[in-house]
Amino acid sequence: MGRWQPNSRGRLEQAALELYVERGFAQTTVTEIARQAGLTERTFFRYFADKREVLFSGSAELQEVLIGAVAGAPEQAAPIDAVAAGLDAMGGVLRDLPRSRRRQSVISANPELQERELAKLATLSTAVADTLRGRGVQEPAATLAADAGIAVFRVSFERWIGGPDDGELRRFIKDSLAELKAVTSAS
Amino acid sequence: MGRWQPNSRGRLEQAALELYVERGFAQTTVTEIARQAGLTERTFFRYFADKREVLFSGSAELQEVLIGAVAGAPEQAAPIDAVAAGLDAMGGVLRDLPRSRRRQSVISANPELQERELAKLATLSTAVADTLRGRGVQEPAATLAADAGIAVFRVSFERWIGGPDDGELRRFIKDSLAELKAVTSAS
DNA sequence: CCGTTGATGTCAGGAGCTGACATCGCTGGC
DNA sequence: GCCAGCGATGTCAGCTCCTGACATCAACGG
Repeated sequence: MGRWQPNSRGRLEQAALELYVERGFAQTTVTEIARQAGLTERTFFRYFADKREVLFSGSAELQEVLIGAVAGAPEQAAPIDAVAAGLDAMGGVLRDLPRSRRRQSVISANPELQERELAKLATLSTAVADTLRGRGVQEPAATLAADAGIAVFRVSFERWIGGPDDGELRRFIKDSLAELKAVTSAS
Repeated sequence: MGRWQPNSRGRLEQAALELYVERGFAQTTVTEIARQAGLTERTFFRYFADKREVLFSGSAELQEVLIGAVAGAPEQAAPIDAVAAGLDAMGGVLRDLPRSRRRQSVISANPELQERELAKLATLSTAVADTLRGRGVQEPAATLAADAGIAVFRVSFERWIGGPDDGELRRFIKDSLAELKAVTSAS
């Protein structure tokens, strides 16, 4: 056994989510989170850039899955279809509906956290646009297709969270994508 | 003459923009801004919720113009065309290219400000979606059309900022919207 | 066996932000 | 004209977020 308990980062994440759910984001201090994880405030800030970031550690992995699928789409696939492949892959990763619901309830209750979530989604969008350009898609088509794709994800995620307990995110994504195409092709 | 100089809010906004441009957002303290405006830090926080908000006071007005035009679009217009009308109206309001460039240079240099900007754009998107629903558009079409519209605005604004000194935002919006339709109707 | 490394702790301090209360010209009723 | 209340601002204390500098000490490698 080492000098310290293992997995400090994970303990901090769990402690933070528990306390945020229990008493709210604003009413929880970083000192309390660290204390609950058996660490100090200073160590918290060595793992996370700020008090919000602790809720978004999974976004890096999600991004890898997303752009991996976009990059791996058939070479002749249209931009929007490559994006669709990426979204579908994300839908395959996000399977823990109860956890997503708890996390989202915390975020929905706090504007600062909503800002950070928007920033994360924007990062995803930028990464997708970069990947599309790597496939030869020109601007501004790459950015527009990426942004539209992220919009589809947001809508789908929300419907998944608010849907039945046995709902599958991938299905909502499929439906919303069809809606997007219908909407933008109008007129 | 009153007990105090008039237009405290405006003086704070101007002082903040000047200092942010001059020495950067992070290197400017609220106390310095207030001092430059002939006020105290406490008064700054009476006018603005936080240090970032002082750069976004115009967004409320912009939102009114946007949703006013969306609501005023011909009754039989498709959702995406109502959104297009709103974007065009915004393009008519944003005419001061040099000022937009200075402001945007500050925002681009600071992640915290980019987060706030994303939040403001998200607010616009939500307002547009609400207005579309008021026109009888169902979900998720309303949200998707609104999000796609905001994506078009972002792309257009960026191209306007980076374009020639005599560029007109409205023209970039027109072009980007056409691109969006082309991209999403593919496959 | 010892020097280095790396995760953590300790401490001091600046800056953002808030609540409570004070100040004092201005305004309206009398 | 006088006075009471209002409202914009100031003053002050204090919490929390976040950072830099330095200390600690088990584990690891030579």
